[in-house]
Amino acid sequence: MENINEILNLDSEKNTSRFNKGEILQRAEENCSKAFFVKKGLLRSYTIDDKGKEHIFMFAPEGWVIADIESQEFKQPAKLFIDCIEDSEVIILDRGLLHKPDRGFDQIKKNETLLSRRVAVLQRRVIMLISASAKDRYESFLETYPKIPNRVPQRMIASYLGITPQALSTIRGEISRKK
Amino acid sequence: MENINEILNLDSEKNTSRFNKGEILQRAEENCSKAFFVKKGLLRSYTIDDKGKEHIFMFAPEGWVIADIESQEFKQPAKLFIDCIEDSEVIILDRGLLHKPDRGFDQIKKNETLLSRRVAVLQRRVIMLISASAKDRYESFLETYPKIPNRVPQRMIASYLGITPQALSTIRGEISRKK
DNA sequence: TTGATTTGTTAATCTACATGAATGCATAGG
DNA sequence: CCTATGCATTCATGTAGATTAACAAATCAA
Repeated sequence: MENINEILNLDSEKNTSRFNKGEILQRAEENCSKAFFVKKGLLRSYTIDDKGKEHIFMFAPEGWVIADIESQEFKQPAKLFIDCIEDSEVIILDRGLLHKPDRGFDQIKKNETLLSRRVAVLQRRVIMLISASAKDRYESFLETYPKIPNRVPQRMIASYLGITPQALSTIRGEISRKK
Repeated sequence: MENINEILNLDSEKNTSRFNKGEILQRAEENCSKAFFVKKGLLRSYTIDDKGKEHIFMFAPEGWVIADIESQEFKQPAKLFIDCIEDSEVIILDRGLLHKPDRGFDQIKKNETLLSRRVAVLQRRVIMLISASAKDRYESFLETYPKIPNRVPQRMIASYLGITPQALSTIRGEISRKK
């Protein structure tokens, strides 16, 4: 999505916020969870389990929207943290903004498409998680998001795949040895 | 969702089809993948991997819509099979029907809500898959869908959780022994 | 620059879950 | 009715990936 105005009426310049690498835009347990449109940079969302381990739910590069949809939909306190992997420019979309009554027909339709696509991506991810080995999931990740690996550390990719950094390192070793 | 007319204009009675337990409504590799609204009964969607093993993506009881959204969105041949776990009454929604231009404002909005909720559910599932043990995933499944276990065989729940029937049987043994 | 912290890699060990096989039960079909 | 097929359970064994630890390279802070 090149232009945020396709789904929202707003002054893009005026609403843009800047954040530095490492800054946290949303913490778990916060209520009133927001959505973030990424104009520039790279964000991620993740949970932290009881053992203090991070699990990355998604990466959001330029043009993506990132949010804790579960907590929004079920009106629960957020379960996801959201922070910056790179210095980023972001439009903060609060609930009011997202469901403004003056949204046009086309904007709602555009949002419908966006949501469908998100469902499609998640469907694929779930199927990979229940049916494929760590190695297959990694290779599929590289195909689907070829630009992400250059921008994020291995350990985050491992976290996204649901394995440890060590396991990913071993897998990468095997792959490169084979070629 | 009690009433399909909330998202679609159509004569519900006229469009209802009946299927028996075990009947397959959609096969992988078919293109022109459809969506199915379940009026009565229980459907499931699943993939079959290279080793011939089934992996259940979702169950759809009364009031749910089930489809291969990935293949619809990316216009690829279906990856999911859809069949009946019980005798069922179903409204078949083809692509034309779902995106009819005469959909009203409210209907699109309703569909938007439906999609958001689906994203929320999938978000939760992904997080469980990358961060929780099989036992935790099973217990979370029981809480989230307390009525499903009475209607489907254990092996299908195992498949949904991404584990083998044997592993699920062991987990169930442990749980009941503890109480 | 220097020391300190983070990152990726490798290796040894451990464990959750898979695989394969045997058994008892239920259900379905002839 | 009997037999066949599918389902759940249990057990023995195998394995993918977790854990722990050690080390080198890169990055960061002072």
